[in-house]
Amino acid sequence: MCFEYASDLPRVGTAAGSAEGFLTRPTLSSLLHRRDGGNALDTASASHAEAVLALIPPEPDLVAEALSTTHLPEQMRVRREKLDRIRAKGIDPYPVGCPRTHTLAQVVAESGELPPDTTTGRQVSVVGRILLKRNLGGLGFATLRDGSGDLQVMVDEADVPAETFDLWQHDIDLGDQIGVTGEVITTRRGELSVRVQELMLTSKSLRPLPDKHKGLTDPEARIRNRYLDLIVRPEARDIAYTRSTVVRSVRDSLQARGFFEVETPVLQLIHGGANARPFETHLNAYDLDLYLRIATELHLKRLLVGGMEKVFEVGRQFRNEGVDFKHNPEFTSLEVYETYGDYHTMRVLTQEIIQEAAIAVHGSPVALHTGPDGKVTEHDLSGDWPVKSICEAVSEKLGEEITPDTAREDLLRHAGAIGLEVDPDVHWGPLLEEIYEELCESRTTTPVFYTDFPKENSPLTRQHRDDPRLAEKWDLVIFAAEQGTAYSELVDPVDQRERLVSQSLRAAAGDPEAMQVDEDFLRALEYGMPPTGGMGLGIDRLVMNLTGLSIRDTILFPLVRPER
RNA sequence: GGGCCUCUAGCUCAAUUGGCAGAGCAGCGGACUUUUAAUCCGCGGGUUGUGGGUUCGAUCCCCACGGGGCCCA
Repeated sequence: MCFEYASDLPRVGTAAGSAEGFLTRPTLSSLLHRRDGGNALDTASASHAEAVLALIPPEPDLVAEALSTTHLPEQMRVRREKLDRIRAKGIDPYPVGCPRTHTLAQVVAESGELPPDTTTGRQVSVVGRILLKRNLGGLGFATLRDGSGDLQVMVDEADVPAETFDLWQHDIDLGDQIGVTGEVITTRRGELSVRVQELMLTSKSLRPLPDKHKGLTDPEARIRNRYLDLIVRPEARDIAYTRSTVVRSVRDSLQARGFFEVETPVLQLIHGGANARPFETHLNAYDLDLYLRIATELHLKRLLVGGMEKVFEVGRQFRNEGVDFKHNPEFTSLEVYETYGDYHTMRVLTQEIIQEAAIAVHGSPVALHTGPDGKVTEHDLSGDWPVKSICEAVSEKLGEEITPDTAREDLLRHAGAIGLEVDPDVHWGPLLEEIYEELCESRTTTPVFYTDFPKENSPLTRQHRDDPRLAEKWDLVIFAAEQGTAYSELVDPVDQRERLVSQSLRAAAGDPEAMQVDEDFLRALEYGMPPTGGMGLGIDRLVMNLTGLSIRDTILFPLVRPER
């Protein structure tokens, strides 16, 4: 229960008690008939009660207040008045439907190139929103937009009943949804148009559209009013469709290779599958605290134990961490598992999935990237992408050989030399990863697979077949950011238990990102999980990397702080 | 978390040194039968993000808070 001031507390309490049915409001008659041992004062008389009642202001009609237009900006008041006027004429401003034979793009496509002043004799019924309106006496033009594109309609006073023309001139505004039936023609200037014979208002807009040339420029306004952004900025729709294309392509790529899409729980008892801070929630029915998932990994692995050999999930993950232009608290990931695969097979698969998504979006395997100067550049994604172990990659950048045998103290010296401020007690593995992030990840543009990370930081990864200090893991880096990661999965249940317990000790010591011991998951592993390759890939980041857009553009409704 | 910038009409933006808060689009009324951001004439529209302070006077200067953006960590 929320209340603004402590002084509100009695009122809040009374209201709550009343709402819950604990308090009943005394009625007038119950008050009048309350005789306390005949000691009622004169003021209990009916006439006095009436006089008192008359002083109490009537309860405001909340519904009427909500519908009142007096507080609205002028342009909204005008439109509400038009709405009343339209209804008074017997026209329903929100009819149940409207005939439609063509989308606007279909009309354009079917018409082809026509010379000016053509009459085609083709009748169409189209619908759309009015974006621009130009009236010239008895002749009016409007630019209509539907989901497929734009088309001009022309209303000639001579072609329509007087009431229709009056409606068109005075009651139909920019932003209104209309439907028209008429002949496809071209104007004297050669513009393809529908010459209106019948006109129908299909949904009255009660708010004005943004500036018809500039639309919304404020990035915040675009996000908070995404529907407006979508109406006035075709590019905003293109982005939404592009994202859809990427997701469909990813699914198609996997399904074509025999993978099955599955869905696993978002609400989880145990926090695991990745190192990230989770959201916490509560199930009332069992009085149970739950987490929103941060990864799908542990449930998908249960499916592998169960014998489902090639599975993937595209789904929303939730991480209770920073929010900025690269991070949204909820994001979409892909996780893929293939039994008897390993991190090499996952690497080939990942490269193909991304190349196919790029082709689906751009027609060729390229990625777009927006530089700090705002310039968009195209980058080739074709062929096999470089594969480098992180020791090799770091060695190259340092000009000095680094191997798993390199002493921690030497790494510390290198870290200092490149200006990294690190905890002097940091372990070898995390230290190497920090140097790698600084020197390699942040300087990578076109895709590189960095492989063979220190084992320490990868509690769900099989140790390297050639070196027990390393893990069979790669990170795919594109434009200085991690696009995906994959492992030869750890299937040894005893080793896995050891690593999860040590994770849980970190959690107990206060690390909010460390995993908990998932007994049910370990039990599944103890039945024997086949050797498996697994991969995770950020869908939002993939859309960003292919299009050069920010995360706030690629997610339709990124989280924004509430306004006040 | 730190620094810088920003918030003015429905939208996009102005406002000189602190001196009557303006324009374009949108809106309303009018003219106009081939426009393309139509054009022309006229009219209305403001809690300058919120709260304080300085001042005769604050959109402007100062402080705090809130939203957003950019850079850094």
